[in-house]
Amino acid sequence: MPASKESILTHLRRQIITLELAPGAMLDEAALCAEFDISRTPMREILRRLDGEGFVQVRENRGVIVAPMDLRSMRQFFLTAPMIYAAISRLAAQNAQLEQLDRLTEIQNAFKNAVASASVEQMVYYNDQFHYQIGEMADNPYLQPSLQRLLIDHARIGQTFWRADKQTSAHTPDKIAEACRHHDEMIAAFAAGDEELAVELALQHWELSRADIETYIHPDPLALDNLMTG
Amino acid sequence: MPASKESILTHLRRQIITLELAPGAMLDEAALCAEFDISRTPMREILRRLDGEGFVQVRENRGVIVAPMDLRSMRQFFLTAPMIYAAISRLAAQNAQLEQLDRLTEIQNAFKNAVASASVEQMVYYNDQFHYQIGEMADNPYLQPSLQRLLIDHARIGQTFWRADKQTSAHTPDKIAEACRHHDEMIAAFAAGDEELAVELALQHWELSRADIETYIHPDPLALDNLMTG
DNA sequence: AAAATACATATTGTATACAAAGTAAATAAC
DNA sequence: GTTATTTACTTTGTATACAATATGTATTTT
Repeated sequence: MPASKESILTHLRRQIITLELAPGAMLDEAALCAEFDISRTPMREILRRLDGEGFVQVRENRGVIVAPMDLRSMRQFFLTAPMIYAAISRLAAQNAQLEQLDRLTEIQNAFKNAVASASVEQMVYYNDQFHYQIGEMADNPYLQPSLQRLLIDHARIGQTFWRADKQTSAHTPDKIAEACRHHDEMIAAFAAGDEELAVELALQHWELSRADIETYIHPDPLALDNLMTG
Repeated sequence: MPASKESILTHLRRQIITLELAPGAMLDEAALCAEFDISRTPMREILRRLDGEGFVQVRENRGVIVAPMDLRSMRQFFLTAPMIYAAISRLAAQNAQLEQLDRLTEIQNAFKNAVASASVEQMVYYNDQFHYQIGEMADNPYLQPSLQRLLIDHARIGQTFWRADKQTSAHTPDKIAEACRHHDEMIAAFAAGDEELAVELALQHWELSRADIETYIHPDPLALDNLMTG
């Protein structure tokens, strides 16, 4: 039985977000067709759709690759993310529908389960879903595509945040708890329609993530003098 | 001889931007294939690409329509445009390459020709191209998709700005001249790398357009009392 | 006469065969 | 031995036939 197009899209998006498919990796059309038991035509449509969403790049006559992550765009990422996150958060507070808030709570529960079971992949996935849903609530067709692209790279760049890695983040559990608390407070702010609080929380949440990424990219320098004198 | 995919994309984008294809209009796949002398497979890829860019909507099993313009998203348009335009303008001033500035000047010349020959369609098209090129200069993969969507609707909503229509805009020629001057000043600001000026100009330019659209949507009320007493 | 169902038709989605372009390997030239 | 050029092969793009889904019309039922 062939997989549905929607399920294939979801599957590939998840694989890219969680780095199961590495940035820049080549996607073999034929292999994917075999894997999901569909023919080339619909698979090509799926890949082009993923291109439109920013997950992959389709290069004329030269195959499809997972969207690469170059350092040049990294700078733009840090410039852009807080602006868009704040704007989306404000709009979500303005426009949130009860039904959408229920869905957000659902996702947050799934996220908490992921934290409880220490599954990094699930944390990455449900955190992404959480912020994607906030985008849905903001209901702004002009900002949504930018948010989506930011979330793709945020999930990939921020991967280390969720990993309890001795070298880089001994204090990770604390941070995850704090991020989780932010989520809860955000839900409350949206429900209350408190725009200013929603923006404030979005920026705090961003700062938590930003600081972690920065430590990873630019760690404390080694104690060279010890090496020299030792 | 079949048309190239790229030329078909450009053609359809232009038709949608200039309202030659009305918002919500159904696109007949077979008719388009015949018109451009290509088969359904590549035409479907073109339509899905246009969907990804926000020009059309592909509805599962129910055909393709030109992206509709509903009043609900109009509000979001007015909220979002100044923020994105300002941000893009700042980044363009930061990152503009000489080659890109030359291209921008070229487009501006084409725009001036359109103004001189009073061709509304060409004004709409080259004005759109002008702002699209600023997006290229900003070189921010996260903001570009939002800018593109804003530009699509801005071109369509702002159509009246370029039309010298007695009823709504007796002073249109002045405004067009002012918009044109803004463009020139923007080019200078980008070339000089003057971020603050670039932002300032972007906001002025937006305000000019915004005020015009508003007058059109919400014109001066009729002098009812005259009618009553006359 | 109005509503509902069933059928016919048109349109959209998928599979597959063929064409074109790119890639890599082997041979030829320098 | 290195670089060019040719050739085989792999991958991507396009055309077309077929399947599935939706739409509109006619017929039946109430």
